[in-house]
Order: sequence, then structure tokens, then C-alpha cells
Amino acid sequence: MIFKKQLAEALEQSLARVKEQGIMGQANLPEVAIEKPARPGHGDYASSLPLKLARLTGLKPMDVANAIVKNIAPMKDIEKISVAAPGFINFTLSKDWLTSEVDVICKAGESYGNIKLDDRAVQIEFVSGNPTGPLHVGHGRGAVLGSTLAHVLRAAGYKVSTEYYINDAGSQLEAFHRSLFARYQQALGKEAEVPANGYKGNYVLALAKEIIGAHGDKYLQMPQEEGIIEIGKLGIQMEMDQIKQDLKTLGVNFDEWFSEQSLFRSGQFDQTMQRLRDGGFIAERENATWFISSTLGDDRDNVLIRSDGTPTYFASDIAYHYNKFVDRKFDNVIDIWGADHQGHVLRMKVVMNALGINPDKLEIMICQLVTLRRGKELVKISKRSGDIITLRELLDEVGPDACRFVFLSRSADSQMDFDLELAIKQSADNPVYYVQYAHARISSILRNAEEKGIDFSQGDVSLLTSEPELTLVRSMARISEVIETVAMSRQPHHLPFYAQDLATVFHSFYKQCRVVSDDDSKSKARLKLVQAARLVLAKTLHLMGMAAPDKM
RNA sequence: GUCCCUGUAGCUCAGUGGAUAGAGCGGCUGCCUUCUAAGCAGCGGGUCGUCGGUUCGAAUCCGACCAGGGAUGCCA
Repeated sequence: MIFKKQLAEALEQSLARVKEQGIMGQANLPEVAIEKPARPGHGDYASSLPLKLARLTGLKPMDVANAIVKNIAPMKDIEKISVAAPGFINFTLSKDWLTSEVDVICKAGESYGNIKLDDRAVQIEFVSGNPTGPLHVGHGRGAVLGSTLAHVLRAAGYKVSTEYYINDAGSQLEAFHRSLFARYQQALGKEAEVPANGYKGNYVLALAKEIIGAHGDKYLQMPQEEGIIEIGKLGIQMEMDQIKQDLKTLGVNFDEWFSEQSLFRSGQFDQTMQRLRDGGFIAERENATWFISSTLGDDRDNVLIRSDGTPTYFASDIAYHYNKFVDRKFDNVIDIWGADHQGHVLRMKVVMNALGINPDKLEIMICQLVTLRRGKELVKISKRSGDIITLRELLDEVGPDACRFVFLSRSADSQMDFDLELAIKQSADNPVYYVQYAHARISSILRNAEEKGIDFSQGDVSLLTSEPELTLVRSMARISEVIETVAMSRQPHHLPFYAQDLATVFHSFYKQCRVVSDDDSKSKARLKLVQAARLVLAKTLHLMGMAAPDKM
């Protein structure tokens, strides 16, 4: 159920009748927007159409509003249509519709609120952290954002595929191999140094020790170059396993793990480069191969093949996106990147054009960086410098649910200050528990009813007439609009705000209304109501990738 | 220098053309004989970065400026 469209149509029809009566000139119809009033007294929906029309016609807004309302056809589920100064039309949902929605929710279960916004195939690629080290908190933010968006887009009807791009090719790998080998030598008491451009973090040493524990000095027994490659492969594998484990702990699953190397093995990389060459977008100069993006709106050209013959990250990303759109035929691709990848956005858009792919189909969400603090102390998150706070540590300290909720509560394009000290200290008062507690409370009520052997399947929802009861239904009914908003704007942060609102409304209801009481028929009606609330709460939590606990 | 993001309550943040600008945390008052007090009810708290413009109406749109962060690699 989405009333907005119906209400907009009703307003348009009414307006047409008003015009026929000659009350108003031939003013062109502004877009009829249906809004949610801020205050409960103003009903469930509102339109400022009269205010907009007043400007075009020169009539008084209140006169326009009254004329429109007088000509509006009665609607079954709308109880009241009223005019309010300075020129709003307010709609109030009927109590019958609200209460009957309780039965609808109970019947629909967790599919309640799903909509058919779009059924296209969309891929969401996120995290895609290099397998040269553990994921850090910034990856965690992207992971939570991406997985939540995937849940919501599915609920909105899209065919969603989630993907992790494994950068298992390229120059960073080489640097990691050599760093690991050097640490391995050191741990075995040999003189060795981590390369200048290498990974100096302690985790590399820890990894080397772990390898020694399992394989001893095996990699020193082979020719050095072979040893570097072999231990490198193993190290990457172990890091990748750790990454998958961390993501699993965070509640993040991927449909596909896509290997960068596979682009080279399959010949797709060469094909894509050839296509750019055929299009005349390539130049050879200074011993390197360039993509001539400056002629396509970028402010400079970009290197595809370095003078040493190795491809750049940009080049394989082009092939990767060619694969997404042309081979796998996704209608839409959403990439979620950290703000440090911002310089990559424009050239990817430009290259889509060069490949004959509509750049609008590639949506790039940049999520701003996470600054970590412990109290006043800033924590650096650079992978190569050494000291990092990993996603794993964050999960150990804060827990996956609180972690997800905090990440989700900020819009992607605002930087966030994550104070570990505060997150841990406040964990008991965290809004995440407030929401989950509402779910646990309902579960407790339902257990109570079960112990008393109450069968409320025939409960009469029309008995739900008090304000706390109806307010709860109103909030539940809003979930489809929340799903629509998140799906269209691609901004999952609306979800935790909705979850909190729903929980607040429930807790308030709980305080005011005894569910299981001496009044049999009222008990049954209210049991239906709280069961519906539990379903919507659980759905909201699950969309956010969080647990809906029965006990706390 | 150029480009992107941000600036709203003591703190962390929602709200991006409409009605009296909201939430959480922190502070202060009350509330557990009844299904979970991880809760409820209330109080206090604001030059919406600054200045100008557009509009019947601006935190929201436009311009300039100030402040913080990021990008500007033959790194990814």
C-alpha cells in the first residue's frame, strides 16, 4: 500500500474539476507532491499544492485549498480531508484501515512492507579490500552500507547480486610477497629488510610466524624467487580467509568473489584494451600506454600500461566493469568506495562513455572516511604505516550489531568520528539495544500468552481504538515508505532512524496498554497487534543485518 | 591552485523548498504489587558556519567567503 500516488491522483482530478468550473484560470499543474506532516495533529499525509497554485493563479491559498477539497472524491481509506492555514490539505487515514492493517501484517509476515519499485538486475560491489592485510574500520563501514542496501533493494523488487573484487594481481601483491618473505627470514633469525615500498605492519610478522608454525623453514629451502612467490601465495590465501571470516562475523555475505587475475587469464583484459584502442582512445607515449581521457571531459590522461609493461589498477578496473556490463549484463552497477578513491570516479565515468556504456548505469557511492579515536587520541588507519585498528578489533570490542547500527546511523557522505572508548562505555545505552529490547519485550509477552494457552488467531482488530494502539499501527505501516526512500535514494541511514521510532512507539504503547489482561477479547486483539509489531521490528532489524533477539 | 564531502543543541548526528527545526547520549524531575526499568513521562538546551540573493515561504536552492576532512601517482 502506498497512498501517496492515489492521493496525488485524487488531487489532480479534483483540480481538473475546479478548473472546469472556471474558478481558476488555465494555470499549469505543478507537480503534486504528497508529504508527511511533521505533527500528528495534521493527519497522515499532506499536500502544499494550494500554496503552489496560489502563486500561479493569484488566488488566495486558502480559497484554492477549499475549492480543491470541496471537489475531491471521497476515498475509502481516508477518514478526513481538511484544510489548514496557510494552505495545506491534510489527509487522515481511517481507523478501519489502520486496524485491518494489523491482520494484513500478521498474514504477510516478514514480507510485509516489500514493494515492487523496480525489477532490474543490479550489482552492488563493495569492500573489495586488498588481500594484503586485514580489513580496517573503513571497510567495515562500506560492508555495512553495501549489505544493507542489498537487503533493501531486494525488498524493493530488484534482482540484486553482491560482489567482492579481489585485487589478486598488480604491484601491491609483489610488495606484499617481498614484505612477508623478509619478515619470514627475520623470524627465522636471518638478516633481511622489509622493502621501502613494502608493508611494515606487525601483522605481517605475525603472519610469518604463523607460517613458520605450520611449515617451518620450507620457503627458505627453495630458490629465493620461488620462495617469495610461494609464501606470498600462501600469505594472500590466509589473509583472504581472515577477511572472509571478519565479514561473516559482521553479518556480510557476498554472492560472488571476483578475482582480478581471472580478467587476465580469460583474455577479457586484452579484449577491453583492444576495444578502447579501436575506439581511438589510446595513445602510446613516454613508453607507456595512455587512456586519452582529457578529450572526454577528464582533466588529464591516465596510464593504462606502465612503461615497465605492467597494467595499472585503473586498466583492470576498466576490464572489470566491461565484464559487469557487457558480459554479465547488469542493468545497474553500484560501487561503494571510500573517499580515498574519489580521484577514480570521474575517469571511470568517462571510460564508460568510451566503451559505449551509459555512465548513469554506473553509480558510485563514495563513503567518507572513518576517523578513529580512543578518547582524545587519534588512531591512524593506514595499512602500510603499521599501526592499524582492524575491523576485527572493532568487532571484538563493540560487537557486530552495535557496530552495524552505528555505521548505518550516519549518511555515507558525512565523515564519522568513531570513538572506541565511548562506543564501549555507552554500549549498554546504545540505541541498538533499545530497538532490540522492544523485540525481546514483545517476545516475552507472546511467551506469556502461550504459557496461558491463549489462542489469539481470531482476535478482533477492530477493538484496537486507543491512541497508543493506532500510533503503533501507523508506525508499522510506514515501513514500505522507508524501504522506498532507502531504495530510491540509496541511503540506508533512514533505516536506523525508523527502527528507533518504531521502538519508541512500541515502548510507549507497552507502558500504557496491558496486553494480556482479564479482558479476553481485548487481550486477543492486542496480542495480534504486538505480534504484528514484532514482525515489523524483526524485518527492520534484519534489513539492517542485525539480530532480533527473543530475550535480553 | 582545482575538484569532492562536511559545518544544525554541550557531544554524535537526522532533517535538503513548506506548518512550532528533531533524535540519541550527557544534565535535571518524577515513575517498578501487574506481560523484561536495556523501559516510561517530563524539564532544560539552537545567530541551522558567515554575508548576500531567489521565493508567498530557505537549515534546505543560487553566489561569495570562512573552517574541517579527502582527492589531485606510471599507488590502490
